[in-house]
Amino acid sequence: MREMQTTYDPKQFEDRIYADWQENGCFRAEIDEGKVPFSLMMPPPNVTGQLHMGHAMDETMQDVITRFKRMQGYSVLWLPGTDHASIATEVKIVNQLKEEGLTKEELGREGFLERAWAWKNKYAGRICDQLKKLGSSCDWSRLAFTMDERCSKAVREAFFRLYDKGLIYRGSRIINWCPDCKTALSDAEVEYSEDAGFFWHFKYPVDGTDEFITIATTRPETMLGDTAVAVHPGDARYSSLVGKTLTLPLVGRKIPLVEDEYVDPEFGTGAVKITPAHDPNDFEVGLRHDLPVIRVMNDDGTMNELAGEYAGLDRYEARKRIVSEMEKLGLLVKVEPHAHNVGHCYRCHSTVEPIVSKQWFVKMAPLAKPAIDAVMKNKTKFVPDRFAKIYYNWLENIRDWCISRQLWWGHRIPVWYCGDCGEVICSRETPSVCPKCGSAHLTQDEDVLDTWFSSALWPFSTLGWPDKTPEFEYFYPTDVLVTGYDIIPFWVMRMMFSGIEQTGKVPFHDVLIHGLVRDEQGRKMSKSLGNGIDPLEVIDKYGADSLRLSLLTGVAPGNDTRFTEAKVEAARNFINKVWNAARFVLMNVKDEEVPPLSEVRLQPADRWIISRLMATVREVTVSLQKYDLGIAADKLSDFVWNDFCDWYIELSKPALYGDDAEKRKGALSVLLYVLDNALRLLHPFIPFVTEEIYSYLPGEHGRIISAEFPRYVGKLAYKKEAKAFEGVIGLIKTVRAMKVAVNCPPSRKVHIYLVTDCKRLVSLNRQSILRLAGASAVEIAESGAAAGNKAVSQVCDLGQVFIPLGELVDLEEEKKRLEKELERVTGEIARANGKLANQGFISKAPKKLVDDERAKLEKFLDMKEKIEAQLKELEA
RNA sequence: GGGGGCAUAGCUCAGCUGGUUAGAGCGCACGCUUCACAUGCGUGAGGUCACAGGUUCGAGUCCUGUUGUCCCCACCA
Repeated sequence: MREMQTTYDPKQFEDRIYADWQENGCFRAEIDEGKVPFSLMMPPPNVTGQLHMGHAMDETMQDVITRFKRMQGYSVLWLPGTDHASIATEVKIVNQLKEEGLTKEELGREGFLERAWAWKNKYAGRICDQLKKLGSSCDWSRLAFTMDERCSKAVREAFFRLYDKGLIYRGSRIINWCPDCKTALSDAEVEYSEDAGFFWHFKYPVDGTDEFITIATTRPETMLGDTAVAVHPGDARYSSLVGKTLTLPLVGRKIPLVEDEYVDPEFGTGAVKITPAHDPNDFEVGLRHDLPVIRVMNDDGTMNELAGEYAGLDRYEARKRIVSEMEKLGLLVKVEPHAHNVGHCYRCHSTVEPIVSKQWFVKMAPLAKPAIDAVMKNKTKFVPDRFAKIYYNWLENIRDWCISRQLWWGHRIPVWYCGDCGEVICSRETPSVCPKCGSAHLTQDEDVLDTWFSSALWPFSTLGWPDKTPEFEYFYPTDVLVTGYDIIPFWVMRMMFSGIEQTGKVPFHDVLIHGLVRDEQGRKMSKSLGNGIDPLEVIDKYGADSLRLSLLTGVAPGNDTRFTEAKVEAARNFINKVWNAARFVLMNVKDEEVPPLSEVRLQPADRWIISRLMATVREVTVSLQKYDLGIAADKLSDFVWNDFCDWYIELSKPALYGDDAEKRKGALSVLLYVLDNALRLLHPFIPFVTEEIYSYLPGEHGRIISAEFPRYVGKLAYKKEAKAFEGVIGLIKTVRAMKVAVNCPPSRKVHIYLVTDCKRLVSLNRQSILRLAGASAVEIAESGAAAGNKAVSQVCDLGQVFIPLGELVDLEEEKKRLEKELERVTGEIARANGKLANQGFISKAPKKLVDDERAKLEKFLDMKEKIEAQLKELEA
């Protein structure tokens, strides 16, 4: 038999074991009609960089679920993949080019895409390597990428269908424009932050009078595009001027003064400049009053030719000049500091400009409704369910989705324009001639789709949809989606309505939402703060198992968690404990033939640990089914460390080292049985070390990854026996505490006198009691008198313990201890009495609770009596 | 303005559908070279479960309000 190394060293085996799993197809999902399918899709990490701690947690949770279900006998598909991350990747590559002194225009579309694919290949590979380091047991044979052939086909199909139904349209509307990325953004891609700015008050002259109207703006440069000034209807201050014309300063354009409900008369001057081309609200006002839309800014944030003499200037430079020009003209009334929310590009953080622009949109109202209903009707459930509210909140207030992006890296919009007749052609296949006029002068739309358009199809595009592939039929809809609450609006929601619309089914039944991994001080981990911790470095230092466990313990679904090295250390210590417990068992087994559990005569302690094991099997299974991974890990660690290591292993030593061969075999059998089960329970959480230890277990067996998850066996529950045995544990704890209380050194063995009804239990466990309690003898006595007239005593569940007072015993300490105990017991009696005196409790509470309370009261009354007697004894 | 989270031991957090004496890890105190493990073992100290009401026989748990704190959305130009 091979021997385990004395120290737990994950570096010795983690990579080796992963390679072995992979080579032997342990992750492969088979279409097996004899099994129940279980599937989940990995949220595809962006190919922009590497995995961070948030990914590590997300992947670990998925892997735990995957391994658990696989061991339970499901045919599990965990499908891995990466996302092309259109805008984010393009930004990275543009930056890379910049460093080389290049622009994407110089490179051209094709050249740029070549670079992009090279980038993708490099980073997707790196991400996969990281996933492997973590132990992710996903099916690599089905690795997907949002821009691979399968997914691209699905994108075209989905676009075509939506277009065909009239749910995709092209129109000029106000969108969020990033002047640095030079693309449109969806509403969800804009981040708002409170920035310090100014409020400039300008006077616009009213034609035919000497009067002025004062407006206030935070973006003076947009005044060049003003096509009206609006006031609230019936605002007395301006009623005489309504219908009059104003002259827009600097430009000289004649613009009307209109009335519109949108204006808040309480705010500012009650008069608002209206710039339909550069503000979403103004755009709406413009529509109502049929105002011209004059766009004065270029795509790169400079002013355009309609800005007159300001053309070509950067937006901020133009702002400066306009303000100073207005001041020169005496039209600047005042400047106030003004903090306001400014939108920023979620990728490059530049200030976005609301700009009117011709873009493609998805009509959301008809899609949102069924997506809301599906969750209402529980076809898809959020865990925890409070996130359903956030989901509803989004969908109920949703606006049409801008899906076109002025980028190159992504799915090109499958629309062609005929150069001759102007026909717009949307098609699954690339058309060669115009279906209307037969012209071959077709040009494809230059834009690409929002990255999330393809991500939205992920649960089925990866399975070959729209084709009815066997895997689509077998694995779709998926069972669970695991992701963070921060991308509910970006992704979860869009998968929901896309899945329902395209396949007629919800894409997943459960959505397990987790929180963010924060740093030690509770701050978000971010590049700008430099407080991010690289999961790989942690793995390098502590091993993947420790990292995984640390990311799961003490974490509740949906809640943020803090990452601390101390947690990783705690996890490492636990794994080390497991390692050593296994080593202990195996070093005792050596090459001995150990009988199976069924052939062994079980001792009380054996039944107790098996009972505890069964309770743990049940708790862990239930918790995992409810996705309470943190609780499952907690229960397991409690069982392994406290019950198995601290108690059972110690309890087994007398049998192991004694000369009763049958007892020794029995103990070995139980140790192996419990170890084997514990390893299998632990495997989803700490896959590497459990696989490694498993390989040392005697007998013929395969890998633990393919082993069966332990099942609850009713006849091994031994509830009564286990409860009785708790008395022995209580006795040992009592004796230990008594010794400490009277300053008796642990090494000094004491003679115990025990008044008890459980004589058989005591005699069966005599050796364990002696060993664990540090006693020289356990003597069953009729009364405390046997211990002599001066003895310390304590009541426990098994009876009353007496230890004769030796010279080492501190009498005062003992009195103090007894008095404290008396106080506690008196308190308990008062509490129980109070409860039992309550008629309501007696009549309405379940009978069992009332009985329990009575029993408790009796026990405490008995204890009180004995403590008082003991105190009297010591006084004497 | 709308929505949501959190508030439990010195620290980080668990506590499911209300029911034993409210738990864990870390930290702290005291004591241990006990032949798997000092990444360890034993014993202990430490909590009016934010505050005020309410429902109930019974509330950390349910309801209402208050305070503090964090997040998301909307946005007054």
